[in-house]
Order: sequence, then structure tokens, then C-alpha cells
Amino acid sequence: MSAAREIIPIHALKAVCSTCSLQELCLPLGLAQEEMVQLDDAINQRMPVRRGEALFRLGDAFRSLYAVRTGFFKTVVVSEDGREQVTGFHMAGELMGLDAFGTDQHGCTAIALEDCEVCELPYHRLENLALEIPALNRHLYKLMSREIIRDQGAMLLLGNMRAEERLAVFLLNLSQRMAARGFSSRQFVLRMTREEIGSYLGMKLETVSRTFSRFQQDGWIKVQGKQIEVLDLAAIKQLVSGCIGLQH
Amino acid sequence: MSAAREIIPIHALKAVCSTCSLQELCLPLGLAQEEMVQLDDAINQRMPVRRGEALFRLGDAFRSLYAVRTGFFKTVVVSEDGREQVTGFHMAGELMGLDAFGTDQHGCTAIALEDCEVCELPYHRLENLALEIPALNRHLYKLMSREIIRDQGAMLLLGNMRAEERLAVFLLNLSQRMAARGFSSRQFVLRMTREEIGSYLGMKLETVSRTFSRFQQDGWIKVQGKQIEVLDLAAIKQLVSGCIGLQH
DNA sequence: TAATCGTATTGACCTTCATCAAGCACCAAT
DNA sequence: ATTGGTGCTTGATGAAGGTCAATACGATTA
Repeated sequence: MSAAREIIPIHALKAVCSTCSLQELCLPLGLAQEEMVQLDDAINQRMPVRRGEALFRLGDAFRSLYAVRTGFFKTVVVSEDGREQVTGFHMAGELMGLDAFGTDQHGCTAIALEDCEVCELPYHRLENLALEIPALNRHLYKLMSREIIRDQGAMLLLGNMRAEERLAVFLLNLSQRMAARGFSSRQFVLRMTREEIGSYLGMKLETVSRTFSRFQQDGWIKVQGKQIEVLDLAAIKQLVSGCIGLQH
Repeated sequence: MSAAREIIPIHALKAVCSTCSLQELCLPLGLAQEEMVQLDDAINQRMPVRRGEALFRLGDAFRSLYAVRTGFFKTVVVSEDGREQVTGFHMAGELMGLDAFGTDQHGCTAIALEDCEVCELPYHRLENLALEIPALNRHLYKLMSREIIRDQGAMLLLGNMRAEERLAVFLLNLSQRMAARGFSSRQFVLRMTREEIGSYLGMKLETVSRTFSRFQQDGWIKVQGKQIEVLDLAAIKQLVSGCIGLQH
């Protein structure tokens, strides 16, 4: 984490929410223009994180929230013996670290799946600002409750669905999030491995691979390694309908 | 919910955090005495909820957080066709509704598994008070992040563990929470059915039953319907050690 | 006390997915 | 071009747990 910091030419890299294209997805959502300018001052800088690097690790002192500016992260929990479980994937405009907000330690590890840029939101400044700007405070509550609901959705998925349903939900979710960011919802590149998908969805990498292959045989998608093309969105949605808890 | 309200003799039932025995587990944790007195004013009343009744339902307008005073709740997500997935069990001193905090709709349904009493914490009063008392605001953040971490723990459980490991984690967790409330950690009564346990743990009720039986054969516990006695805590812990993500 | 309904237990069988294993594709470095 | 590494695909096999079904238990009501 400190390694990532040292290589930044800090000058001229000031992050500014008030002109950021991710406003509508990110922390400033719903703030008035002048409140957003106040928020600008609370944001530290724009930090690059290189592929494979950890932005923060489980157990690190919690000092800041991070917003993804560009790139793609996974968050994981790692056991003593090195096994890991993926708890989420995070793309532009999404916040990481909410699971530690208000506490003193990070509850997971965030790793960049490609070269990324993040905005750092120091906790103490954010907390003070939130006390001044009720709309910001409320928005922080809202972001956290959304995270809780997101996790509960994942619980349903892990608890109730079969492998193909899980993968269908995963694809739909990814597709929607791409669309919300102005990218194609029909064609995209998976930034994570089959193993990471499997860890997130509670299945083995072989099962992920087989299920992708089956979807392809059925003509629902086209898979070429990490390149995904969605051919029959309706069929995928059909598979998922009937499953409960789809509040993404 | 309104039905539950009407039957309260509101007079003389004012809830008071500053004298409540659950202080150390509940919302006021960490507040100064005078701050707690302010909180007293923000708490509406002590509400009874009878067994089987819903305290709030998914989609209800979000107006309040609720703290369990006595009794036992489950929270569930219900699909259109009536199937339900249990997302958590809640006992004295625990808050419900955090998944909707700062939003306008409840994200789940809370149902009393026995006759209960709850404290109602109206959102607008809590929000205003939090802006005045930074310690309270921070504590709310902390409670929400704890909920996120709790859910992530459940994700790990559902994604990685086998049936017997899940049930072991469940028993340990329940046992600890009983102990934290001054009850026996070795002997307690399950308030939920096998089916509800199964829903929460992502397995069928038959598997729950079989696994209980196996634990009993191994001499780890004694089961008589809903009555549980823990005989060999070490063995149960042993089974669970090696599993990752045990931050309860 | 008997009857009834919801809940729990246990058995037999079958599906789904994990495991083990082999081979392939792709990239990077030499 | 060769080598090695990493990630992906596919097949064969088996174990865990789901499904179906029969029965028993236990609390509430008649």
C-alpha cells in the first residue's frame, strides 16, 4: 500500500468530485454543487494501484475509504493457511472499505485485478464533513445499507441456487454494472479468473468452466477465455427468474 | 405492525436506555451518561410483538430501527411465490433494520419467533441526534459495518463449508451469544425450526436433522427437539477450526 | 382423552457438484 | 523457437447432500 503511494507524482493529481464523470455512481450522489466542492477538499489524491497489488489488507488500520476511479478490484478474506474466499468485485464508482467504516481495522483485503486508480477518502475528514452535511451523512448510511443488502443477495445466491443459476446471476449483474458505466452490456472482458469467480459463487473452477461451456452450447453466450459475449439475454434472465432475492 | 401498536398501554412504558440492562450490547454502547439520556428521548416506546407476527415487512416504508428487548426474531426475504430465505436470527440487544438505514424501504421481513418486546428508534430522531452526538454517529457506522462483516461471514459459511461445519458454526455462534447475555452457553432452546435453520445455513431440513443426530451419536451434543445441550465444546470448535472467516 | 396439525427423524434412492487427472492455449522470458 | 508458468477445458469417478416417503413425536384444541 505504501509502495503504491511513493510512485505518485502528487502534484496536479488532485481528485475532484465536482468534475468527476462518476458523480452519479459514487459518493457525491445527491449532493448539491457547493457540498460537492466541500467534498473535494476531503479527498486526498488520485492513487494508482498496479495489477496484483493490495490496496489494503485484512487487519490493516482503517484510515480511509477508497473509491474505484478506473480498473477492477476483488475483495477477499484470507485464512491463516493461505486459502482465500472472494467476497466481492468492485468497479468504477464503487466504494471499498465500508465493512470497516467506523471501526479500527479493515475486515478484508482489496486486490487490484488490473492497473487501477482509486480516490482516497480519509475517514476523519469524511466523518467531520458528514456531521456538517446531513445529506452526506445520510448518503453514507445509504451506501452501507446497500452493501448489507448486496451481501444478503449473495447469501441467497450461495444458499439457494444451483451452479448454473449462480453463474447466470453473476453474468447478469456484471452486464448491468457495465451498462450503468456506459460500456456494452453485451460484450465484456472478465477481469478475474475462473477460480476467483468460483470462489465468489461458492463453486469450483471446473464447474465454472463447464457451466460456461454449457451456456455456450445452448447458444446463450459466446466464451473465448475472458472475452464474453451475451447472445440470449432473455434465456439467461429466464433461468434466474423464480430465484428469490434479486435486489441488485 | 400497526395492530401490534394499538394494544400497547403506552403510558408508563417509556423505554429508557440509561437504565436498560442491555446497554452494553445495544445502541448506547460507548455513549456518555448524558448522551444516553438524550438517546432516551429519541426512543419511542417499548412495543410487544407476538409470536408469528411481522414487525416490519420487505417493502414497508422505512421509518424506524428496532432493538430487540426480549425474545427472538428471524429476518427473511420472501419471493413472490412465497418461498423464503432466512437471512438472520436476532436476540436481545441486537438491532434490526440496518439494511434499510438511510433508505426508504425495508429490505427484509422481521418475524417474531416467540412473544417479544422491541424498542422503536425513529429514523429522523436518530439521524438528528447522530448529527449532534458524533460518538453516536460513529457508533451507527460501526454497527452497520459489523453487520456487513457478519453477512460476509455468512457468505464464507455458505460458500465454503460442508453441512456439519455449517451447523457447528451455527451452534457455536448461538452459544456465544447466549453467554454474552448471561444465559448458559451449554444448554439452550432453539427458537427456530429445523427448516429455518436449514434456510439460514443453505441446507435442507432433513440434513439439519441428520447432522444433529450425528453430533449426538458422536457425543458432542444432546438433542431433544428444540432443547440443545452442548457436551463437547472442544470437538465442535475443532471441527470449525481450519474454516476461514470466523469473525463473529 | 382423543384427534389433529405442524415438526422431527430416519431410510432409500438419485442428482449435482467436487475431486482427480490429463491435455491444451496463451503469454513471458530466455 | 523453446521452455515454463498459469489458466482453461474436458473426462471419469465418487461423495455429499437433495428428494421422496414413511413414521413418530408433541403441542394445541376438541
